[in-house]
Amino acid sequence: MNSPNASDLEKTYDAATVEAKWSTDYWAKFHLYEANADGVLQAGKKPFTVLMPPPNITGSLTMGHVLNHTLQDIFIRYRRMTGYEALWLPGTDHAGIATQTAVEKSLRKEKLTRYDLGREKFLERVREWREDYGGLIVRQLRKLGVSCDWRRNLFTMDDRASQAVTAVFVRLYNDGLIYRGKRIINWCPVSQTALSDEEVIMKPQTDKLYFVKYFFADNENREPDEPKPFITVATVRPETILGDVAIAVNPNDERYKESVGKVVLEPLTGRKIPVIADDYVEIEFGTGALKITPAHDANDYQVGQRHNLPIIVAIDQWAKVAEGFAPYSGLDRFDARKKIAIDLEASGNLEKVEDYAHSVGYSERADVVVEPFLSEQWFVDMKALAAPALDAALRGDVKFHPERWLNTYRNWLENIHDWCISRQLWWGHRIPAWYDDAGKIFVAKNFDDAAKLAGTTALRQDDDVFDTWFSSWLWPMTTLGWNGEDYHSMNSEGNLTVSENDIKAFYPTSTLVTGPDIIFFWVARMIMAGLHFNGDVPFRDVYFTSIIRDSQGRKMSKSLGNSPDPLEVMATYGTDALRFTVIYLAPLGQDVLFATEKCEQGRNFATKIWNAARFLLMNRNEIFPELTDFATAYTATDTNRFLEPADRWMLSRLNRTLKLYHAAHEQFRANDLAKILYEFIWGDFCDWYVEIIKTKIQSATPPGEKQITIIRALKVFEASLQMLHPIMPFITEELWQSIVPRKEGESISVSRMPQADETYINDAAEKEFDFVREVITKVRSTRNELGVPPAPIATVVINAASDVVVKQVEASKILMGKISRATFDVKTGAVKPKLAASSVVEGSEIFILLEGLIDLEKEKIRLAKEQQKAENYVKQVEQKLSNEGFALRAPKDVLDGERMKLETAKLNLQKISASLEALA
RNA sequence: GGACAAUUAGCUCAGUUGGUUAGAGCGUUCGCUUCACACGCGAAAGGUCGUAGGUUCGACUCCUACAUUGUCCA
Repeated sequence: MNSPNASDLEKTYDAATVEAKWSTDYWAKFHLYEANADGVLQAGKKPFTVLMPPPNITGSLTMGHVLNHTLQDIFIRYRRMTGYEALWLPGTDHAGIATQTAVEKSLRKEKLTRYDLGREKFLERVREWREDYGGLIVRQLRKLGVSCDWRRNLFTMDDRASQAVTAVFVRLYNDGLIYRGKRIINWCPVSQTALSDEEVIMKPQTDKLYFVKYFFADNENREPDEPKPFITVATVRPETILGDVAIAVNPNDERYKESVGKVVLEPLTGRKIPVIADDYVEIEFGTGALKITPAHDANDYQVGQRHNLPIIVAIDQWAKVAEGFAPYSGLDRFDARKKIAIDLEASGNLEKVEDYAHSVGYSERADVVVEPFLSEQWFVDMKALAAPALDAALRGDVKFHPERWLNTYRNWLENIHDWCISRQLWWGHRIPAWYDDAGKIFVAKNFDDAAKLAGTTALRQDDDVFDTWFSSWLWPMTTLGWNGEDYHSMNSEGNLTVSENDIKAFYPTSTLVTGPDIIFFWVARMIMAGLHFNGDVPFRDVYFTSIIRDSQGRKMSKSLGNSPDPLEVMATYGTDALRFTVIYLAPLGQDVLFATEKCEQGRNFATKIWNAARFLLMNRNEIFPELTDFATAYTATDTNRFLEPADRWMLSRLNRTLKLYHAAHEQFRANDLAKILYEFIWGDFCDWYVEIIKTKIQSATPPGEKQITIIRALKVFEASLQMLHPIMPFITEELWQSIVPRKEGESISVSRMPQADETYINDAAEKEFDFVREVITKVRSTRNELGVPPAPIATVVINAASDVVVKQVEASKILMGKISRATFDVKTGAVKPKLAASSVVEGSEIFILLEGLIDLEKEKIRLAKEQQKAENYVKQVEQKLSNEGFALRAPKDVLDGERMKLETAKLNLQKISASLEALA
């Protein structure tokens, strides 16, 4: 492989070039992301499987996708690098309503409707449309760098997935878990289809509450001026009065005791309807009397069934007043409402109108008020499926991250309703049910089987298709080769052969990454299906992502224009920068406020890493003029030779970081990964270690030490790149390829992730070097605060608190001098020179001499401030220690710690005060 | 009405079993074109951790109530 030397590296990182070079296509060329059952079943590798939530074919990449897929990619790349057989299963979803709506919209431009084309031609158009636009999101995902096994790409309408849907329906029907029935369902008058409860979005709004008088029928016999008794009913939907069949009151309601059994007049057409008593009516609610409209309210329907009431359909499927209700027939429901209110007022039936705040159901896709509508639909009886799904989650067979979503899941399953799965659409899996002339139902996998069952071929297939989620809930199994009966596996050519290997090797899958908004739609139903059809949950962990909002906290939406196009962001800042930034901003389970400019952080980080690499490679080339010499040395050299305090510190920090890094992965703390690596790479490696090795490389050193120094630094850097690779795959691949020459097809993405080596984690070494760093910082900040120009070399005398300190400073003296532009002279009992600025670190005094540059007045002010700080701190610790209870009850190590703190703090204060006095 | 979450520096957020002089990024201020990097380097200022109680020797952290904001369910 080409191995750029330092001169090839531009001064700033050019993401576009690198991303094109190490694209998904390159990785695919060497089959790096393909996983096979053999790896698990034969080679004994542990499986790790991620199931991609199939994006909708009508969609294009959003920031939500970026977060979701970056997380999946992080998880899968990490496992791939830590020795798992890592399988990421991709696919797309046919999205019934959304796709049909999109195609109908494009037809409208040709002044056509789907009815003009007919079912077959229309479906042809949908397939063409999918050819043209359906692949967009997949191409965009590839740009993001996702490492899926694309051989296994599945579309929910592919044969295997379709067969599974049919088989599952037949099986559930034969098991008595699916039935067809006349029910009040949620009807979308725009999409002209039934919806499930989950597809209805409740929105709070204020409507009018109309108080309508229903006069008693026997009033006709009264004198004209005699007041006529009536019952008042409150309703927000006066247009449904046309469908009223009764007035219901609670049997225990004293106010209406006399009225039950009497007859009232429906106020618009004068139909006679009974007053009935039913427990369902709440006495306290409204007027305590309820109009009963069985065709237009689910609860009223139940009441109607109980009392054998007729059903009058007043609103049709277009949400218009039905035929036979002149003068209202044909009016839209909301226009009818207005007209009816006026007419009720005129006829003296309207008592009053009040504002009424409530929630109204809207259809998810079309965003119109859903109409409760009486029709024949197919339902899944969910109770039997829900119980095991709930148990599994409560037992911990599936774990949610964050855990609190378990409440939401539980609440839904404990109050489960039957699932309406039929949709009056054309695009989708057609329901495999046939009817004979008598209307008898025959459910079978195909027409021939149905005909056999029926004993006739005079059958008509159900016109409807399934809810898209009725195929999505099988996704964990269909992606692994299930067609509803047999299992298939991927052979070496990427084709399917009959074999249960894939499902054996990779089911249950490992981690599902998805949004909490589809817990009901998808997550819960997949768990049900997995348990019912495959005897185990479909995944072990579910990671619920954050919701991406704009910088003002608003949801991103096309109409607000506040959702940035991720591809533009990638073009501007780089894909790695976007990935890093999104992960850095997204703590587990918390919403993310995103603004495009925030990607500067990711871009700057990429450039920083890039420049660190430039530095390292420049020096590598200088120290090893022949790359082959370097390559040999890089693998053969023992980098534990010539270890100085700074190196021990670095190696300890590296291994500590590795430990934190792996722990963060185990705990699904992706956000921490970004923070840990940012801090280590920028804060420790670039800010300190690179500066340190400069001094070594530039100084005269024992033979071989320069070589070891650069190799050691490159090894630390390589480990950093490997840790970072799951988050930033492109830049890490490019630089990893540059460190040493790699073979064709080698990739960081399949390199072995370093593990923490505990023997390098060394508290003492870190503490020792922290002292050195603190001294350097103190020298810098003192100079800064005194306004001393940075150029002159200062002389620093350290009055060491102990011989140990003398040794420690001596060991790092050269680098301290280079980094802080000073020369260091350290001993115990050093006295403060005249005209020096002074400071204290851990009880050791630091005197900074800058002939003629120290302003004594400034120094006095600065020292006074330091003194104040030190005093406050001493007081604080003293107070803690003087608390009797503390001494009595605090653990010994805490107590000792506080005593040590006080001792040092007092020493520091004493020395600062002495210096200040000396100036006075 | 019920459930859950959030409230820490000007802004966005870390703070993992209670003991750190409460941290980071952006922004602000000061100094620096130092031979990897101005998409940078060095330094500084900035917080009574939403409010009120409680538990504890000790609370940003645990408990209770309240307030504000958001999400889901009814």
